[in-house]
Amino acid sequence: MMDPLDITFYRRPTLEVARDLLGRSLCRRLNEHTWRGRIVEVEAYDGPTDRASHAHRGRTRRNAPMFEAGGIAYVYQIYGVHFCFNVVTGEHGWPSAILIRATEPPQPGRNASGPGRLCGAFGIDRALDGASLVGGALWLEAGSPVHERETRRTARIGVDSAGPWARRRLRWIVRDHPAVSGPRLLR
DNA sequence: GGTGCGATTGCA
DNA sequence: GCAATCGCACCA
Repeated sequence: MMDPLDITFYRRPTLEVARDLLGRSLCRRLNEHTWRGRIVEVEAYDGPTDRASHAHRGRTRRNAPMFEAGGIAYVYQIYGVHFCFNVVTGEHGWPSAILIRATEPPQPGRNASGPGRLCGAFGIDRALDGASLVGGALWLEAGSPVHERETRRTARIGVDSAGPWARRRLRWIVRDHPAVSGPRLLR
């Protein structure tokens, strides 16, 4: 069995970590069972000036984990219905995180395409907000590398109101992978 | 204490 | 095309 990625993986510049997340295994231990899914789609939210980021208006109760040092989870609820899972990156005081939008199915028939479905498939909810990604029930493993030419960068999904920040290419996907979510144009 | 809305999804 | 559904950010 592979070792979890250690804390130094997360405490690097956010965009560097984002690209490096493609192909890694998201791992979740639940009831004596470990589920694994290979990450194929991520989005970076880096720093206080990013108008699409929850941290844009400063620190609040909800986004507090984004301000911590890298290596913990930031989980929030959206539309009162779904959860979204982020990997916190960088140094303490610099608000940044990477939204994990899709993995390959953690088991046959289990859909993890899209941030809400992914959390459903892996049993991720509010209880994991702020949880360590090293030594707990949720972690990453090395997985299988993705070659640069098999990746693609696009604009982020669902952030149209963020002005110029909406157009920045801060979404990384595995090119032509069936598990990638979002509009066809952005695949 | 009241109000408006969202880094989404599933169904009409 | 739109409702679901609620925590929370923001204003009073």
